Amino acid sequence: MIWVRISRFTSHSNQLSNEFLNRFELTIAQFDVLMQVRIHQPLNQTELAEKVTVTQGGISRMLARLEKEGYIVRKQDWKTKSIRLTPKAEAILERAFPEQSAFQSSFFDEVLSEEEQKTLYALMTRVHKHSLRKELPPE
Amino acid sequence: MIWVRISRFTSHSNQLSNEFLNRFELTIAQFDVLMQVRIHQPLNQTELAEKVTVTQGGISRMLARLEKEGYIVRKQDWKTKSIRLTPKAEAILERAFPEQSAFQSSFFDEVLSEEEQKTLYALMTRVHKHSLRKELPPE
DNA sequence: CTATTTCACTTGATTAGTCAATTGATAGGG
DNA sequence: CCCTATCAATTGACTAATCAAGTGAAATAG
Repeated sequence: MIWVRISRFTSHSNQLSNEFLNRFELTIAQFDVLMQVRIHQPLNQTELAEKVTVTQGGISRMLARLEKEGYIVRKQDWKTKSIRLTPKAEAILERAFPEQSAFQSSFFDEVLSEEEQKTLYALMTRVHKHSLRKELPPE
Repeated sequence: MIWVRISRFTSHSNQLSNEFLNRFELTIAQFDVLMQVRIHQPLNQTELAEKVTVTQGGISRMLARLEKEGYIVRKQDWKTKSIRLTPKAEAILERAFPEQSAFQSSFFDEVLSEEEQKTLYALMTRVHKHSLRKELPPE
């Protein structure tokens, strides 16, 4: 019951974020990846995949698209590929980041008090961390 | 910050649910659709699309797959198509539903008290309902 | 009674992801 | 010096979704 609520909310708010990011010609998945690169660059694909919770294969395809669009460059660096933003992506993120941040927070601060937001964050953190340790039940 | 937590949790728990439902040869998306059909059958595609928060096109493809696998039947019924479960799907859901329910709840009740779960549900409900009314900010 | 609108559904092109098999390069062991 | 294990990344086959254009049937207007 909680689970369904959370997942319907996530799917709906992803749709809204996609619509919103449209004005920067980005999708939410691309924005997410670019932000992680911005924070941690230079980094390799394996590290990035972990940060955005996607498989190696998934990140490989995503980066191929982002490279084709000129948002990132991949340089074979010893045995891994090191990823960096292009100036084009830096410029877009500089405008998009504060706006997308504000949009995301508005989902919560338009309807919950500061106190309630803290509670929600704390509860979700516990649930999330627990899920990372979780094993599948036996057959 | 809250938003990222929630969406990372959703993506991780979806992955676990997919792994879990593997034993019934279902994905989480298929399970979700089949459950909505089970609860509301017979219904048409537009109604179903709304219930699972997917577009018309999305539900059309999903049902095509489910029909090919023999889980549902679509009967042209006047101008709409009415959807029903096959006995095969009924049988699978009878086993899968309680197990998947328990698995989903375990994400929360292994780590939160009854009281905390109520709080989380109430907060998420408010946030979700608010998001449904939400408009995009002006450009 | 045809002509247009409307509604339900489908489909082509694209994004985003999974898994599993494969490629490519480096590091060591024999 | 070659052979193999290992690690990073890619790729083929697939599921799942979106948007926008297209189809087909029924409803309504002229």
